[in-house]
Amino acid sequence: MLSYSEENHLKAIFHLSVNNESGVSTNSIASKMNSKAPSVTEMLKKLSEKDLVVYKKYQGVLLTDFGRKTALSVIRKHRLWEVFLVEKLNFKWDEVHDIAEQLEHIKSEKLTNELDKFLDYPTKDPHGDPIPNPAGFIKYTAKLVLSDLLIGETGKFIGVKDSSSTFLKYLDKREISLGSNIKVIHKEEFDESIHIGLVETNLSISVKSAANIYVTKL
Amino acid sequence: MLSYSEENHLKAIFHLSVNNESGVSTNSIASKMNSKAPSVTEMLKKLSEKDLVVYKKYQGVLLTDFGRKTALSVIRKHRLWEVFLVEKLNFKWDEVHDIAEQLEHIKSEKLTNELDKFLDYPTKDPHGDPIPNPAGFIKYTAKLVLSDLLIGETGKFIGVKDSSSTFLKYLDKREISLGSNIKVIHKEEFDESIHIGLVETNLSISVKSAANIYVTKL
DNA sequence: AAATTAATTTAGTCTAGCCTAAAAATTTAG
DNA sequence: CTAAATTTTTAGGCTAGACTAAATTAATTT
Ligand SMILES: [Mn+2]
Ligand SMILES: [Mn+2]
Ligand SMILES: [Mn+2]
Ligand SMILES: [Mn+2]
Repeated sequence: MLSYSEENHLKAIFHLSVNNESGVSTNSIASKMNSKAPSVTEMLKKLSEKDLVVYKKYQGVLLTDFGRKTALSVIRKHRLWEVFLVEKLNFKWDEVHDIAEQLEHIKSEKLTNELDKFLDYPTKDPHGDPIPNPAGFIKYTAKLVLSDLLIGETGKFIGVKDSSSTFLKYLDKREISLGSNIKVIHKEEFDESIHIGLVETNLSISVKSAANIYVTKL
Repeated sequence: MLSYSEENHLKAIFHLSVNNESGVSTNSIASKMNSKAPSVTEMLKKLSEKDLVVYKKYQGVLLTDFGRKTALSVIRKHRLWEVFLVEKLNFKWDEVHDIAEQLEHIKSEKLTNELDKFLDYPTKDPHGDPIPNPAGFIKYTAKLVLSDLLIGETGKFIGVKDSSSTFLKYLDKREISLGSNIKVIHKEEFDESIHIGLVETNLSISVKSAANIYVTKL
C-alpha cells in the first residue's frame, strides 16, 4: 500500500519523464513537488527499495514498468474524477484540479472502474488530457500549439498546456473552449499578438496565450 | 485544516456521545479507534487546544459545539458517499463503508453540497442511518429492535445496528432488505429463535439477528 | 587539467502519530 | 475507609516525511 507522498512522487517523475529519455533529476522533482532536494533523495531510496524506480546516486531516476503503471493508475483516477466533477456535479474546468488531487488517492479498483463506466468511458479529461485505460495504456494525440499555426491556418482547440485556474478563466471570458475551431487571421508585428477567428467572432490574443493552447491542424 | 486522525477521533467521540451524558472515556475511544489509550490522551490534548473538545484529565471528554459540527460534517460526507456508491455505482450495501471511510476526508464544501444535490438530497444512507444537513442538523427516527416486537406485531425494517459486511450479506441472502415489513409470527422457546413473516415468505431468525435489526412499529 | 560552480547526497533536526512500560489518579471492594 | 483493581496519564521511543546546513560528487569554465 503506497502512501500519498509516494504516489505523488511517482506522478511527478512520470510527468517529468515525458520527452526525457535520460533520468529525471532530483531537483526537477523537488521543484515540481514544492519540496526540497533532500526530501526527494530520501523518497527515491524508498521507491527504489519497492522496485518502483531505478535509482543510482547522482544519476537521476527512471520509473520501472511497475512504477509507470502505478503512476498511470493515479493519473487515471485524477482525470476520471475531474470528468465526474465537471460532467455530473456542475464544476467548472478551473475548479476541479485541487479536489482531484485528493480524490486520486482513494484506494478501490472497483470504484475507479465503476466510475469509468458511470461516466461512459471518457477518453479525455476536462482539460483535454488523455485518460489511461485500466491497463495503464495511454493514447496520445498529436498536437501543436496555436502560436505555431501560420496565418490562414485553422486548428481545433484540443487542450491546454498551462492549466492554471487563471488561464482557464481567461479562456472562459474570451469564450474560447475545448473543441473550438480557431483560425489565425493575422499576426501583429509590433507586439506579436495574434488575431484569431472563432466560429463567429474574431479575437486578438498574446503569443503567451497562444503558446499555451494545443491544437490539431485542420 | 484537520488531519484524518483528528477527524476520525472526533467521529469516534461523537458516536460514543450518543446516549452518554457524561464524558466519553479514553479507553472507549481507543477501543473504537483500534488504538491505545496513550495515543488517545495525546490526541485529546490537541483537540482541546483547537477547541473541538472539552477535556479535563481523568474526567473524560465531550465535544464542543464546534467539535460536534465538525464530526457531523465528516459523518455527512461519509453517508452521502455511501449513497453515491450504492445508487450510482452499483455497489452493494456491504461494500461501501471502507471506501466511504476514505472519501469522508475529502475537503471541499462545494463538492459535498453538489453531491447532495446530485443524489437528490437523500435523508438516509444505505444502512438506514440519517444524513446530517449542511448545518449539522441530524433527524433521528424513533426505532426499536425487531427482537423487542411481540408475537403478532409488525415492524418496518428501517436500519441495522450491526452493519458488518457479514451481517449485511446474511440479510441479503435471506432477502430481508430495508423497507421490508416484518411480522413476528412465533418465538421458539427452546432456542429463542423468532419466526417472522415477510411480504411473501416466512422465515426464522436468531435473537442475535433480531437484536440487530431496527424497526418502527406499524 | 585544475578551479570554480552547480547538483546531489549525507547528517542531523523537527513534528505528527503511533507505541510500550511505568507512574499516578480514580474507582471499586472488602 | 483503607486496599486492591482499574483507568488514565506521563515518559520515552519509533517511523514517515519534511527541513537546513554541511559534505561530496559532477559539470562547467578558464
Ligand atoms: Mn488536474
Ligand atoms: Mn486535468
Ligand atoms: Mn459506513
Ligand atoms: Mn452507513
